[in-house]
Amino acid sequence: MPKHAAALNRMFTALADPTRRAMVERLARGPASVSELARPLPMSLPAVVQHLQVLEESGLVASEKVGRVRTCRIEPGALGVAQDWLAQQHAHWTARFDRLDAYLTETKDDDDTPQ
Amino acid sequence: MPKHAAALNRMFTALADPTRRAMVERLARGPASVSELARPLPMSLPAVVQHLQVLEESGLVASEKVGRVRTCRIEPGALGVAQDWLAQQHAHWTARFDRLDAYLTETKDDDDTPQ
DNA sequence: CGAATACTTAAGCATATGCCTAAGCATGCC
DNA sequence: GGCATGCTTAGGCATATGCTTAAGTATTCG
Repeated sequence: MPKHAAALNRMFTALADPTRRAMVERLARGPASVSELARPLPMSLPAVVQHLQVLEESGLVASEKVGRVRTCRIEPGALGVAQDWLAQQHAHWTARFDRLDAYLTETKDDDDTPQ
Repeated sequence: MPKHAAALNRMFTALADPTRRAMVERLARGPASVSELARPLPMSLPAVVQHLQVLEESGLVASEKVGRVRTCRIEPGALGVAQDWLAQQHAHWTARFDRLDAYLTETKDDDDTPQ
């Protein structure tokens, strides 16, 4: 429903894969080249590059090629999109419980257990 | 790397689909039956039930059947798993920038450029 | 009882995803 | 130049995902 649904799709899809989360965790600690990123991962380099593409399309990661080495880094603002959505849902059901609580408080001394 | 990698997989996979996010958004505003959940969605009821299964396996949603109607509700704590992971990554690259900043501050009045 | 309601189960299908191997480019170094 | 390094491209394949229709099974109600 929000117009950035596509952005959320790409974001959560990117984070849904453990390999890609490992890459994000690695990059959260500092930039890395593609082969540095690939080194600990139990798969071929092309596979890693494909994951990297997903991460870049999600906006979570950016990269720049200098000479023959591509250096990747976290894109700081991007995580916020996901965090905002989660926080908003949290806020909504919190608000709901507040209303429920208010309702119960309002009606509680009138009678006994609201069965 | 964290031992709850599987939980994160299921969580982010569940949230990666716009239909499932719509269902979560609906449930964040209060419980609903399966057909209530399905009503606004442009697909068959079995398809909705499949999405619901994914949401249940992720722990985001719980449901209980009474008579012939299954009532679904948000599982409050679950979102926290995703939020925690995001917050942790955020913390890590923030910490990194702090260290970088400290390093630059520490070396700035001394003399030359590092290296 | 019999029909409507509310799911459930099963099977199938089209497309997407995650991986691989094998070649292909550039770039940097001797 | 010639060769290693670092990534890229291309093709293919196995499995997973998102949906469908059709045919169940339980409840509830007149």
